Amino acid sequence: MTVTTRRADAQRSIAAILTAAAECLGRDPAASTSEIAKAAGVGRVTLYGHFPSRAELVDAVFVQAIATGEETLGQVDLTGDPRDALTRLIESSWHLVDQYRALLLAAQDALPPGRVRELHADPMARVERLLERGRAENVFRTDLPTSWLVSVMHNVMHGAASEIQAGRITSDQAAPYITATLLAAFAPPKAE
Amino acid sequence: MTVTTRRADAQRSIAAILTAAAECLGRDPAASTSEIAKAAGVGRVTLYGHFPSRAELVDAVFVQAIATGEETLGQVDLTGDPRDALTRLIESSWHLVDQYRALLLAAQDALPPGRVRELHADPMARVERLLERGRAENVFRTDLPTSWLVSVMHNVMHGAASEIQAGRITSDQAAPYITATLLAAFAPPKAE
DNA sequence: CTCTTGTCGAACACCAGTGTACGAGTTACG
DNA sequence: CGTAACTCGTACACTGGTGTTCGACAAGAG
Repeated sequence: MTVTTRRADAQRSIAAILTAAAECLGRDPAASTSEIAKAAGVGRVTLYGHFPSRAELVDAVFVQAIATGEETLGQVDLTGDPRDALTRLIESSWHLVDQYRALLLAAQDALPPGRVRELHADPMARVERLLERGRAENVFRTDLPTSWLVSVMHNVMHGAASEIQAGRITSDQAAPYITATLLAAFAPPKAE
Repeated sequence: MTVTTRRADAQRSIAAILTAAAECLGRDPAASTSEIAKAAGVGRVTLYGHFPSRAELVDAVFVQAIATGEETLGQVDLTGDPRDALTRLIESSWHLVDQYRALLLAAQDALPPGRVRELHADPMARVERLLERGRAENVFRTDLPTSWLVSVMHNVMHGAASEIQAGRITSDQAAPYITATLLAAFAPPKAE
């Protein structure tokens, strides 16, 4: 209801800035507004005309990234054996994490503390739901809090992204490694 | 052989700067040289007299941190059942990770890429040795590369540090959570 | 005691980024 | 078409950091 009053050419600029920003920040989390404007084929002034500050731009890009990620994740089949569902979820999440790694860094130091986590609420809830179901069905461990398991998953995936960036593993290997690691970590401890 | 020619008073300054830097960077990874000098009770000029650049100062602090960490880690008993040894190693490493978390961040963006890892060589080798032994004794899995397991351990510990900093878990809970998670993740997958 | 080494503060040059102001030119939209 | 919306480049003010220079002064070493 706010939007109808934007001229077509302004909308094009905004879109161009958003995609250019996504691309630049994905390469270098510290990319400057000049860099982004140039990449968008737009004057720096125009950029500030649409986004009051660098922070708000980063926020917008991040929001968009989460939204498109959510769309992908929403199509993952989470029914059936929770272990298989988790495998599928990892397979999809993983690509997103790898892709948006640098953008996340940008967000972390341009946005107020807590904002990143706030925007992650939806994807996190999805994981949590799956884990809870797995716990209820006795295929995931219940001796650790669900939130901790979520955090472990998060960190292992981001760790894998670092390893790739450093050239120590390849993109192909990552998903199976992550899956093998997390399935083991999440299994109920066998009583000895 | 280089050192004997430093005046007592200069040595005091250097020490003060080093400890102040450790403290400041531990609070805020982006702490400025002014801040550090002030905290050390020393002029900014004096600081630059001993450390040619901010980067070299950070490097020196980091080197020192690793060294004292290594000292602690060197006292951990790594004999006996590798699982127990790993538990003890985690217990010790964990405190170090938590303590030096912010310093690590400082190092990561002040030092040339690869330098951080280079300085981590010793502690990483220690972990690797233990894991290799565990693999040889069939208590740790061999279907994933050792280097991956090391990375997982690293990331889980750092993840725990974030959780603490965000106030979602307490320092007490961390070690048992980490241990429980890693022991499960590292166990050989049971043939089904 | 003397001379070298170190310390101090203030000032300076420099850089890179952010955000703003201005005025002229262009483009969509009705 | 005409007007309002948009864009552009240049230039500016401001901020906050880094690293250097200077000259005066203190303090340790022999």
